[in-house]
Amino acid sequence: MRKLRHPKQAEIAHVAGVSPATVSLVLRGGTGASEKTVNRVREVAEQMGYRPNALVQSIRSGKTHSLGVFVPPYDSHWSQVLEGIHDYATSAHYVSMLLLHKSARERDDSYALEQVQHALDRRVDAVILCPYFASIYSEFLNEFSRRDVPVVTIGQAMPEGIVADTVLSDQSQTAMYQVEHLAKLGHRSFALVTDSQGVGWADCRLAEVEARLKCVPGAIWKILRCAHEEQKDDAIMDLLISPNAPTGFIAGTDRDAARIYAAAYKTGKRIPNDLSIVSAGNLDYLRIAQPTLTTVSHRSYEMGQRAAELAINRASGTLTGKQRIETIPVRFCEGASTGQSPARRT
Amino acid sequence: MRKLRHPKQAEIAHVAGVSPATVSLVLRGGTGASEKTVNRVREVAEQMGYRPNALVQSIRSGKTHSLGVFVPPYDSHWSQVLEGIHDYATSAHYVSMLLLHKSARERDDSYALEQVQHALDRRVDAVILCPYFASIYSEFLNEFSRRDVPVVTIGQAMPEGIVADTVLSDQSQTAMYQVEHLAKLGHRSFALVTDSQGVGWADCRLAEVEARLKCVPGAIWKILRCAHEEQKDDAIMDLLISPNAPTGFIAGTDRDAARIYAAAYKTGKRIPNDLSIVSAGNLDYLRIAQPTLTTVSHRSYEMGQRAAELAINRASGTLTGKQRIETIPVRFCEGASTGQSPARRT
DNA sequence: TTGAAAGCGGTACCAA
DNA sequence: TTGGTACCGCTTTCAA
Repeated sequence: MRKLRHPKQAEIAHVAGVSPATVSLVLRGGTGASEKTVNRVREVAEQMGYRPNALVQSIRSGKTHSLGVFVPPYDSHWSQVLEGIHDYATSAHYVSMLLLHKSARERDDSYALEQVQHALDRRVDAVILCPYFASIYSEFLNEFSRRDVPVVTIGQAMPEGIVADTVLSDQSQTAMYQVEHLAKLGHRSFALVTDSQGVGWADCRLAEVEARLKCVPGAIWKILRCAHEEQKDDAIMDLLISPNAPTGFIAGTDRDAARIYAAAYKTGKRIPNDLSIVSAGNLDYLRIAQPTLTTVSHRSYEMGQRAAELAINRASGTLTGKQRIETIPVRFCEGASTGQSPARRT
Repeated sequence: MRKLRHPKQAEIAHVAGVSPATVSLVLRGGTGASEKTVNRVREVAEQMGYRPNALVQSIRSGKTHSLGVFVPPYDSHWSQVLEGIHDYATSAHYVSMLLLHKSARERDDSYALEQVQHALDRRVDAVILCPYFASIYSEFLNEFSRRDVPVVTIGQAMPEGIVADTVLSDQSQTAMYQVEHLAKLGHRSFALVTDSQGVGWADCRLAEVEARLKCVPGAIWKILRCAHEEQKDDAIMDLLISPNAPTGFIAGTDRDAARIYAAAYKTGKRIPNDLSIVSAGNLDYLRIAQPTLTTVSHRSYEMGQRAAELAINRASGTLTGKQRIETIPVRFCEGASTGQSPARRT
């Protein structure tokens, strides 16, 4: 009676003594069948453990109700983005989600292309891309637009040719929080630790931070941006032990903040007595850092949700017209890593 | 010429002036077509941007080459497991992967059932489950076995009825490293901070740790396991400030270690001068904790890889027979959170 | 070497 | 109220 891995409608029809067409009708909740037939079919289907075959539905409808998600497994920020995407997708009932993420490795074109083709071959209704993927592999993105597969990017507005909706964290607001907080505490000598050039959001934020700093009377600052991560640690150390070391550290990411913590620990500098750190991000690092980190938090989960919403609305045709760029506000989280400027205290 | 979202073989056949059957033959790399035809078809397919429809292939072959992965988005451990699964799956070329993960929320049966049905409806070839899902929702797992969908669990051996391959971290080895390291440093008074009862691996590890402690002459220990996470913080505090506080803290997870760090910071106790902490896990917390955490690391990535391998081998029939339980060795990572017992130093 | 036709698991329209 | 049948996009005999 239940030898079949996945019972099919034909089997149910056979057992219930009706035609396949009727089974299809009933199982789809269609109207027109006699109550008796409905009950009979439902019952048989139930006990045979029938489950609709989404593949077949998709092949006919042309909709797979799935999203191709290109997101790195890096850190808690992306985990939360992923969670937001997944939760929205699930709730929209409109999709389940297909995950194709790229490891945080070195660039690998053939691997990336393979991932893109996986998404294409499985006919995802839309794709969501992280900044890294969107910028490094932008050449592959034509494959999507060429087939009218909607593209949504997170944290990276796309250049010229490529049409994609985008969800961004508010960099301007982030810079505002960072600079104002430190300025209010009396800091005037700053260090900006950020990512290497060419990363969209990093460039954008740096510009915003500098713009804000220019409005702080007497402010001076140094920029620390290294191509290689290892160099960063040394650069931070050097800065910390230099005479007239900056007291206000503005980190591009919590990851950078962690570097500064480590350097401070090594050089015996105290946070926030000798230096203050304000960061930006949303890593669960926060939970263990001592003193707790003052940071400007992305709303990662919300960004994921919003991205999924855009993707699904594009896919379903609910949303049409020119590309959208949505900015998600950030949240200031005061910790204990920031304090009065030593200069002011004296 | 390329108005079609996803060109189909029939279109190619039309453009190339051959029959659909021939196109299918050529595109599948089949033999028997004239070189001229092959070139012609390939060329047309290429420039029309043809991509095979995996849905159709799957519906016919009965294989979707996809894995249903039920993993929480929690922390870096699971991120790495996910990465391992994904990388192996990709390399096996045999699958792409479908992600259905459960949020770290409260139990929600209807949500879980929905996820299970998603996996079923999309006909995943096998599923991989995290301990939480496997134990809390074990009732749904029949749905998989009933349909001969192979199940692989990570970190949680399944009870009686349910047949599933399992990948485990070596709890015995973990306990050994933890206890021996502290014992060697002279500690005799321990605190075991662990998860609430009923979690498979936690129970197992606790038992192993106690067994080891019994072999340490003069060792005494207290067990801290609270139903609610919040209570844990208080319990740790109480313990820390009590007279004759333990000096050797054994944390069940890095998360617990973080609690101990925080409590130590608050009470002014110094690590490792006043107390030593050895943990188990693999969270990237490690990177920022000061002093660096001594921990026993899971090989999360490898566990994910192995799980995917088991799942795929079961799905493809490469692996048959009774369930496997694989134990992955752990790695001892010495940090600066452990030092000589104060008792010994005096 | 190429093509016609049946079929995979369903859906949907139309006739019975 | 039901059942027949063509069709979704592609594969796979089996003939031509």
